[in-house]
Amino acid sequence: MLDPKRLRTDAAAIAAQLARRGYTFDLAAFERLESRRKQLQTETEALQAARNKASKDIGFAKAKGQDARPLLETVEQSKQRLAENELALSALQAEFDDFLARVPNIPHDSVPDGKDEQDNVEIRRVGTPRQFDFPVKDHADLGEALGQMDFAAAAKLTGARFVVLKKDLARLHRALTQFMLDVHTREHGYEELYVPYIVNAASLRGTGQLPKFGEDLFALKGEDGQDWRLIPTAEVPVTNLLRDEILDAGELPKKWVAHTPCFRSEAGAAGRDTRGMIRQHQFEKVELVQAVEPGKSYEALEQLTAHAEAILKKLELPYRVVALCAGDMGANAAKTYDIEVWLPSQQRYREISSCSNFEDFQARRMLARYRHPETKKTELLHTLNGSGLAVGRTLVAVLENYQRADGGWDAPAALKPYLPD
RNA sequence: GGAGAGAUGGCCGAGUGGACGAAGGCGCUCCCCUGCUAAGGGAGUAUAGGGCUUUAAAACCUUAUCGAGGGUUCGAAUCCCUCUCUCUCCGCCA
Repeated sequence: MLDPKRLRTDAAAIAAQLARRGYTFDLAAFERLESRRKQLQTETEALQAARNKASKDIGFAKAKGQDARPLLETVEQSKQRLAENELALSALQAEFDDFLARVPNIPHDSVPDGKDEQDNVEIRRVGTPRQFDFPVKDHADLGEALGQMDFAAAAKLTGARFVVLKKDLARLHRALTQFMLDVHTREHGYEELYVPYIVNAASLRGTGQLPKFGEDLFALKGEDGQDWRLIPTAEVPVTNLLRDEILDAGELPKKWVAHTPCFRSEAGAAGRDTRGMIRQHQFEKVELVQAVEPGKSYEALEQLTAHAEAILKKLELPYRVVALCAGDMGANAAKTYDIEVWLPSQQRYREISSCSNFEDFQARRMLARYRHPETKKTELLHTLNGSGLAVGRTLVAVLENYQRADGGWDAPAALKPYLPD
């Protein structure tokens, strides 16, 4: 959520910045809402103040044994109008909140211009794709030939976009998870968390999956009126730990890592990546989340991205880092780096991590604050997150990049301790 | 699943219709005193909005918030209803 105060004083400039992501800020609608809000709120609060004053006076009068009847009558008269005002105001506020909740974040100045994927800017390339002296197979062919990756079985159990892994591939999946968690906790200073995989609507609003992206989520058929969803990413339960909290400056930066499954309905992705494990309804991810002081979030974004990259470096998988252009970024992000791993079967780099700085956009919505040590005032935190990494896609990358002519695969050296013979 | 108790500020805890954003204590901050990390004295100490002013803030005025939502009332932390969560006992269980 953007700062309503800034929006009021600087709407035109903000609209211009939002235009960079192809978003048209409805200035007229905003100003109409805002002027009605101001008028209605001022009026309502004046009525409330008058009522509160009168009620106190009634109390005084009664305590002194005076006749409170005249006061009662005057209060009675404005009662109806106050009730109408309050009703109108809360309706307007709801409208205003909904409007505001749909406005995306302002792209940082360093974010490249552009309207889609084509305009993203490659920042660096690490590692060299291996030259194969035999025809490469993709991970699905390799896995199925080994009898350890079974899409048909998963389709029987559930449906499309699920997988059953067996034997060494199931173990590789587990080993990758363990490896990632160990690196981030031991070498990068993250605190490991175990969190719920089901969250309520308030949490989804906090991180911005609602109201806009509800169709991507799996909803649970709960009891009466309960609105529970499966998490699409650990970002939701982890970042929401900060909701309605005021941290001490000494607790910062907060650095959390959590391994969770992620559930996405992939609405609108029909026909895309239907083959293999690239795009599933259920996948696992090791997620990095940070909460930092406002002045330090861009430094933190570089670090967090480097932490995710470290996994690929250790696994010796070729990758590149891409700065998303304004038009390709998610609505909550002020700046995003995608990390893309080389997939020999596709002869291209594919996203394996997405690292974003949300600045105070999420923090404002969820009231995630810290106390400034000098001013003693509360200030909004900056939040960041990134995959470190998507486990399923990492497995795909290992399988494809380390494949042998005989259809088997070699384990990356860094993984050997996790895959004893 | 059954029975009962409860939810108040950073923490403990008082408050069953009016001067309560909330006693008291602890903690914390600042000041004073004190010749030595102890003790004492004083002051301050919730959050989020809005108005006004402003470069911005502070100050000032004001609204809302005592688990959440609704209701009764001129007035609700206090009364009523619904929900959520916590605790105790019983049952069941990975």
